Amino acid sequence: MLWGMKPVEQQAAYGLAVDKIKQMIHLGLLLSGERMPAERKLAEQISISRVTLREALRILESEGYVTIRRGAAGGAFVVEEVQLREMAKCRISGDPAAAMRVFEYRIVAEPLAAKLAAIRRTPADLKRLENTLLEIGKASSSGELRRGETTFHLSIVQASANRFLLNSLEEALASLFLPLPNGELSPERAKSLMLRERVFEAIRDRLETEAEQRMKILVEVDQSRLPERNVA
Amino acid sequence: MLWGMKPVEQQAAYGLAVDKIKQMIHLGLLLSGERMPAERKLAEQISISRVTLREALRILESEGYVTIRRGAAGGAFVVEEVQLREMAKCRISGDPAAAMRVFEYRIVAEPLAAKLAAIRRTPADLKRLENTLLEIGKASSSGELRRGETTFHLSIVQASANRFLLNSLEEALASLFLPLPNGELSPERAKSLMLRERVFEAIRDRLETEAEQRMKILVEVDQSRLPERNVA
DNA sequence: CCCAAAGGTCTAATAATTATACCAAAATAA
DNA sequence: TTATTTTGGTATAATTATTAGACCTTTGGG
Repeated sequence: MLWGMKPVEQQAAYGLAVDKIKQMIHLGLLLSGERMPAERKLAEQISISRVTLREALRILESEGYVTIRRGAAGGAFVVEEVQLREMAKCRISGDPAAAMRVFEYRIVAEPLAAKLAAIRRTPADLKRLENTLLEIGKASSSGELRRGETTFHLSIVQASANRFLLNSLEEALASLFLPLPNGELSPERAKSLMLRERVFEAIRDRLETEAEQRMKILVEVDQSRLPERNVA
Repeated sequence: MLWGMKPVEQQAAYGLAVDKIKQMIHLGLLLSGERMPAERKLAEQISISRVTLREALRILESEGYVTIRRGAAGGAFVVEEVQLREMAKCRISGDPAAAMRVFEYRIVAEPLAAKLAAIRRTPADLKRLENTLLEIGKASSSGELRRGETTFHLSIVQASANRFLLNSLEEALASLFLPLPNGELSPERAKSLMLRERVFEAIRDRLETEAEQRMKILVEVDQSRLPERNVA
């Protein structure tokens, strides 16, 4: 045969840790200003040594994702929103086609996930989804809103119980690292909540086709808001 | 936040090599009886040391994927088809739902890939696709047919230029490690060729919608042949 | 002012990977 | 048959990444 096997690339443990933490920030699960667990605790949680974790934190610091403060009440803090915005804008201008790639994928993958979720969701899945809706309802900042939305989408993929969808959508959602919107919070939140509640109800009532269609609308709305965000 | 970060799992280089080679076999790109390149050459090609590669080969040998012979004209050979069949049956019976998961994903992902390929395909992409069709036409065994088909599908995903599709479909296709069919070759081959030529023409002529629909039919046909294969 | 909680530093041990040389088997050509 | 070449098999030493643990330094709050 043609023997075109690409090189095996073993990733360093610190590099994997960097990627994981970056992904949390890109997904909006780690918010600006939040403090991460103390080095000793976090290292244990993610099963790497403290030294290795510190290497990762150095990199995140040097790339401008976190600032590290010493002393009691110190630790690694996600940088302020202004700085994240700046970085997000940079990433977008570096690859303007990236967002299109994400949405052309989401628009078929997420409706499928919703349809499968309607078929396979367990009571635990429903509970988790309900909680994300509560989180969205209570959100008092665009960061919190974003976090609730992401959790909602990831919970649906998880409920779909299809690992191909789970892996790829996690990556797709994370690679869409957009600046948070500036506008008024409450109309945004109300609309987000309404659309997602409709998806939730379809999944709860096992209405496959409804779930699929409503999710498609949801992703389309998400996409239509794109131009508002990546302008200066 | 909830601080549920999953452990970082650094994979050993030999493990990555094992996975890569297994994937080639599962995809049908490495055929039964084929000899892999000599250790020294292969190690260099995939950028790991010979010692590490040998660890990988030991594992593949112990799991029954390859047999290793010494001396001139020796090397690592993919085991015979009977044995691969046995292993494939084992994998299927170990997780009967796996094939369903693969097809429920393929049936939306591959039509999307075909549609995007129709939009973005370059002359080089077309050339590559044409070659896979020739390969299918010349196939003189079910192994060779399978190899051509896999190459065709992967080439389309590559032409779609969407990394989410590429990563996940590669994994999905590889995880569908089915025993090769036993029946007559030439009707199989003729049908396979006809269906894929239709997809190719749509991509060549930039007919997005046609490409999408024809690929959907192709995957459905693939799926409909499933029951013939995983019986004894 | 002290102390607990955090990051910062150092050292030694372990494990994975690499580079290199050399040995042993087996097919093939002289 | 015999020599040669091509292959896998083995051994050793160096390097690097990762870990474990002890200890120092900073800093905010009681």
